[in-house]
Amino acid sequence: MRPSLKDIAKELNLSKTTVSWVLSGQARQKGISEATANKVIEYAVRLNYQPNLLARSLNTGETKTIGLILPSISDSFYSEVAREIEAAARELGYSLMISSSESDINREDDILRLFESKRVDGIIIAPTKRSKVEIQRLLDEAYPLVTIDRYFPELDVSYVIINNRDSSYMLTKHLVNRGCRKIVILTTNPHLTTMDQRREGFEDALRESGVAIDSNLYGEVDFVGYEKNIYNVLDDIFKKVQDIDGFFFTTHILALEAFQYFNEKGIKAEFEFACIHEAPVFKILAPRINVARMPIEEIGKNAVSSLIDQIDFAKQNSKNRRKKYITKRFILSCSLEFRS
Amino acid sequence: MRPSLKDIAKELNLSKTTVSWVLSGQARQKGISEATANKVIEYAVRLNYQPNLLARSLNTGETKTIGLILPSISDSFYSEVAREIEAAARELGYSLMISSSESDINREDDILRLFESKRVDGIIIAPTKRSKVEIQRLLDEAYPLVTIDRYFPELDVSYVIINNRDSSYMLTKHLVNRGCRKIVILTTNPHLTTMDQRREGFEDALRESGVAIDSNLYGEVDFVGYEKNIYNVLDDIFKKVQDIDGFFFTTHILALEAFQYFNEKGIKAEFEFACIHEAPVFKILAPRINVARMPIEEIGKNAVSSLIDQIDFAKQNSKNRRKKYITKRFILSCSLEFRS
DNA sequence: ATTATATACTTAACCGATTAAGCTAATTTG
DNA sequence: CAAATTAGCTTAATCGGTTAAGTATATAAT
Repeated sequence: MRPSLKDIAKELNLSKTTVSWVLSGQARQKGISEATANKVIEYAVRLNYQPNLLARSLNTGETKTIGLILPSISDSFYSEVAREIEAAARELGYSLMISSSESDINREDDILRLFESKRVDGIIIAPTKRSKVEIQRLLDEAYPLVTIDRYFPELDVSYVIINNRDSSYMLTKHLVNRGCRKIVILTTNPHLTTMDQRREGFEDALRESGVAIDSNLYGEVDFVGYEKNIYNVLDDIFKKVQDIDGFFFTTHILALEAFQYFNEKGIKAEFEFACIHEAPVFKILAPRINVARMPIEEIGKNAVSSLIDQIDFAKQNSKNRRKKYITKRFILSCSLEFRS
Repeated sequence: MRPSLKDIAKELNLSKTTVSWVLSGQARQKGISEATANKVIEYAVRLNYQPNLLARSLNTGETKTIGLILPSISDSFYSEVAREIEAAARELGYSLMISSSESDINREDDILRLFESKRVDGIIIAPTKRSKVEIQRLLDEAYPLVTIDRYFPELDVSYVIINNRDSSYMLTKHLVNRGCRKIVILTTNPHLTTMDQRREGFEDALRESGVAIDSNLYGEVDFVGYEKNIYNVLDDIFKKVQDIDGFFFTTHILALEAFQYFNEKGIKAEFEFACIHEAPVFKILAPRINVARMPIEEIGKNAVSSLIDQIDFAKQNSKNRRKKYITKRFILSCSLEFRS
């Protein structure tokens, strides 16, 4: 059997308390003699003692674990975010439980409950549409929570998002300055406000530049099964509108799919491109595409530090139920790269 | 405060045992009256009671959690594997703790110890080079463990890998049949046996076809910082060898980087391509590339079921230290797609 | 010599579940 | 009618740590 504190204590004729103090580095502070401390450490090493963190957590009320819920782990954007979150969390002594909601509200709710039951110290979530049921409950319980990439305007939750409107606005302005008058804009299914904001920035820029907003140039692609859907959407747009001169992709996936479409249909026209977020292959596929580069590392770091801020607050005020945490909202800037 | 079993028991003038039995669905079996059971359930729902899984795990000895260690979460191959593993694990009632070793042996060892301390029920790992220290310890402790993508030929561990040699062999044969005589082969830093096997299959095919093996055509790219390294490697090869007619990429990243290199250097020659694993953009960048498609879903499913098989075995034989688990080795076939 | 202060520990409760064993009152059996 | 069974619970130990409060011995201060 795996050795426990008790085993060490028994063998050395000491109390569990003494052993616990030594192994948690409080020997000096608690006035344990160096001789005893050494004996304990030596024996623990010899046994390869590893504390049962479940037991510790049960007692201390903290698991040093963060729950992360993403719509899809394999999506390149989210997997990069996951990577940054994991790195930032580890830096601060936290592990990651990760789960993918597949944009399914019920699944998301299940995961939230499960994570809560597992007593993760806090949850970072890129939420799915408009569930809010469990989210609201967690908020009521003052459970540490941060949303990323998307947020709920009507809920008092901390979040980390990017400046969707402004980035879109500036990319679009650039396209217009480059002479575009008929810019196709593609979005995925509206993800809360994210896609709305991006479209808003796009339209603001057009309006301000006196370019007509043509709803025929707007295409909404189903996020699930987008691989096929985008073909119909683009077919449709090309049928309805002539002399298209630019494309605004509200996310990298749409750009990649569109490039594939162009390739397959043999469309060689020289469009101006702009895209929110970037994929490495853009360099080859469309070297002159203008992008708003997502500050992925910052998203991860801010999400983690914001969450841990809440966790620490909750720890401090575990008795004091009166005080309410002041939520933090991070709206990070994308770095724009104009290449055309 | 969050309600516990005790709170429910106290309120309803019952014992914790009764409440526990009811809430774990054993009411009937343990002979609890329906009236009592209903009272308990009703009150539990009203309080939104959520069992503390830490406490349960401490008692039962199982956390229903699997630890997953990958060299990099953001790499598209590993993130897809992670996705499949998560899905398969959830299907069977397990959650995922995930951590990225960044191909750093010490980090890997740290994570292994941490996961063990957190008492995950088992670990799936794509191991880094040749650490084995902690791995060996886990094996000695009969800790459920499965390696994926890579394996240790000299250790008795269950693993899930692909048929690296055969896939390479057949891809290479195809290139030779298409007339290639000077095929460049690129590998990343040797990852245990994986890259060796792929190179072996490549060379076997050449030998068998009477094509000379020219070490000048072999390039090894540093996995860390490969973005720059590959340029030097390719420059070198192109300098040393004329009339190259084919490329064998031992992993998709190398192909993507090479395409970028060609693009930047303006190399337009019509090479034959083959690659282990595939990226979606291949369709555009090199529609005629021949690939061995990784059975990612199968890798995930087999890794999880193989691990849970071990977990169940360990549960059964927790007293019976004599019996040893018979390790399972999965060598999955890639589906080959010849497009040239 | 007496009290105060350190030193170096130990005792026992607790975190929140699970579970083997035991108990009581009602009902059935012989 | 006594004995055995059953229904419907309860008691208390346990998992493996943490931690407040207590104790015994040695040393220092008054």
